Amino acid sequence: MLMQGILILSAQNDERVLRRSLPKVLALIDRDLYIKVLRRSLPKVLALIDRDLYINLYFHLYSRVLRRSLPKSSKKISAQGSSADRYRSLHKFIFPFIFQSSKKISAQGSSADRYRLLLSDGQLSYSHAMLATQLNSLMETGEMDNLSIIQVDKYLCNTIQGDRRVMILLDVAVLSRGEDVGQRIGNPQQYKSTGEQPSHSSSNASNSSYSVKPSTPSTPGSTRVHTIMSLTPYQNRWRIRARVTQKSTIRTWSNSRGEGRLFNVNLVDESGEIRATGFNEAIDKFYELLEIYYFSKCTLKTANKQYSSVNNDYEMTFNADTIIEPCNEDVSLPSMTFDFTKINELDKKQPNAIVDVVGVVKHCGDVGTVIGKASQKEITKRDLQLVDQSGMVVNLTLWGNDAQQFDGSSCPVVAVKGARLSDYGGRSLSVLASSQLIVNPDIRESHLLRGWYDRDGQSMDFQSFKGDSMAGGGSATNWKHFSQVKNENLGGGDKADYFTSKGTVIFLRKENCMYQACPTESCNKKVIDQGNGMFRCEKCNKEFPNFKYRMILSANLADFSDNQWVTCFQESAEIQVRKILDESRLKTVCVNATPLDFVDYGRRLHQAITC
DNA sequence: CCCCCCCC
Repeated sequence: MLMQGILILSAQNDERVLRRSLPKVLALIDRDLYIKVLRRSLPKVLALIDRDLYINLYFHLYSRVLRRSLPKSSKKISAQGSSADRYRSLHKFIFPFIFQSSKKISAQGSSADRYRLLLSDGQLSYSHAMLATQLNSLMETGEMDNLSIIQVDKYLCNTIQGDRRVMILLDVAVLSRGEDVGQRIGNPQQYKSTGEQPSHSSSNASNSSYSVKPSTPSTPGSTRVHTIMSLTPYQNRWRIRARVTQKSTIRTWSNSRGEGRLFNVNLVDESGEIRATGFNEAIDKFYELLEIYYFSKCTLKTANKQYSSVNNDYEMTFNADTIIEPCNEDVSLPSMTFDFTKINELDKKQPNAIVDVVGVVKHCGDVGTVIGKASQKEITKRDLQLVDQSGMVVNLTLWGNDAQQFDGSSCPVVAVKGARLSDYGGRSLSVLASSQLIVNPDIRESHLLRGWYDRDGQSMDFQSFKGDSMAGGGSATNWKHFSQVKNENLGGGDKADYFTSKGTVIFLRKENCMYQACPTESCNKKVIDQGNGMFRCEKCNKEFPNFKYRMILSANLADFSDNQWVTCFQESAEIQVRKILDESRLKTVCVNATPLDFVDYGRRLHQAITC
């Protein structure tokens, strides 16, 4: 229940407001931002709202323009309202309202709490006003309380359901706390906009960077509800009813084509999903609103799948004609849609693809930090090992808050919509800012995984992806005879080639089969004995008092076609052939040797002679 | 009109 209260500014208060707001206005001008030039009663403000174009309330004044057009602007202002003092009215960049009472609208799902406000100018009141969520703290700390006199520095307004106008206060200054005001001012009557059609053509300035959009009645693009999947760039009268399943933060960009701000949302209905973007003014206009449902008159264009996991060939952009209206009907819309790729099929996707994955967190790494190459900033990260019924494991990296807050102690199921696939280590995954990470989602795949893991999965061995051409779980690939290795010039390219051979060890060089290696884990570089008890590693650029012995074994292997010298290091993981500079001899490194599977090899030989 | 998302 909203309460009635409050007041109008006295002349005395006016002066106070003036002193306060001028530096702020000047600061805004410096930043080339829209500034408000209106001081209006509620009906006037509401009447001025041309459809949902709150922008009409702002003069886009740059400092140069301001200097040039002071008298002109002030004239325009006064033409709208009290024309007593033109010059003064321009300088009163204030927008005084009385905030009478509030109603907290509790958070639903992922959305934040919201405060609905009853505003009054002392004569009229208006209840369709909301506090932008980023200003919630004003209410929570009591800084802004009922009966407060507030100065609205920035707001937006949208027309909903015909001609009802909802104001969203984006920036307010509390001039007097309600506690000090103590009582309702005046006897405000509820403001009704019915029948009021403001005339703008005569009331708005048209100097330089500011232009007036003619008033048009608020009508949706179409009253019929279309489905998201039916939208194409080739139709223009449509209206969808959708749930906002994801809203990005507001980002800025700057490149050769310009700079600006933008945000993205994902919209979903029963037919499918689509991503939409709002730039610059559309942010002020829509960002706060986007928990609600009807969308029309957006621009549709072909989606760039490289940057989105949203399953739609098109994307939308919010433009000046776009209408977004609340949906008060009780409709059930899907809250999230996935198109999961099984872990063992990640190598069928292109590196850098955006994928949806779900798996059990078999291992949860500790939080660590890395220094970003580009930003040179410290970034928090955490690696998870994700497994599924395919018997494969993949690394999933979380960043920042996701990394810090993640609790993997119960081996939870994790679903990620829109993770980035990388070819690091064969295949790995990274959670992006645009990804949605859901722990133990209430979906079928999640329940199946839970059952499988608790019953079988937890005691299974999992295959991991292997780097480069060893994809396919590290099984033997690219079988070659030693003569083929030479004839096909394997290792002759810039990158290492990988092959598998069956051979017999015909010679092992026992000399120098051990070397002194850097003690740093996974370095293994040969150290230089400094002669003073210290050992220097050129790779780590560090001296150590110790080293570790490692094996380096030269072997000559032969098959029926030829023989091949290979170097075997301590760890056995893969086989590579690398060309050494301008030598024509190939350096062959063997780090994996397995007993021969005679059945498999016999089958292979049989196949070789039959085809 | 963005599309960066980090490290091995």
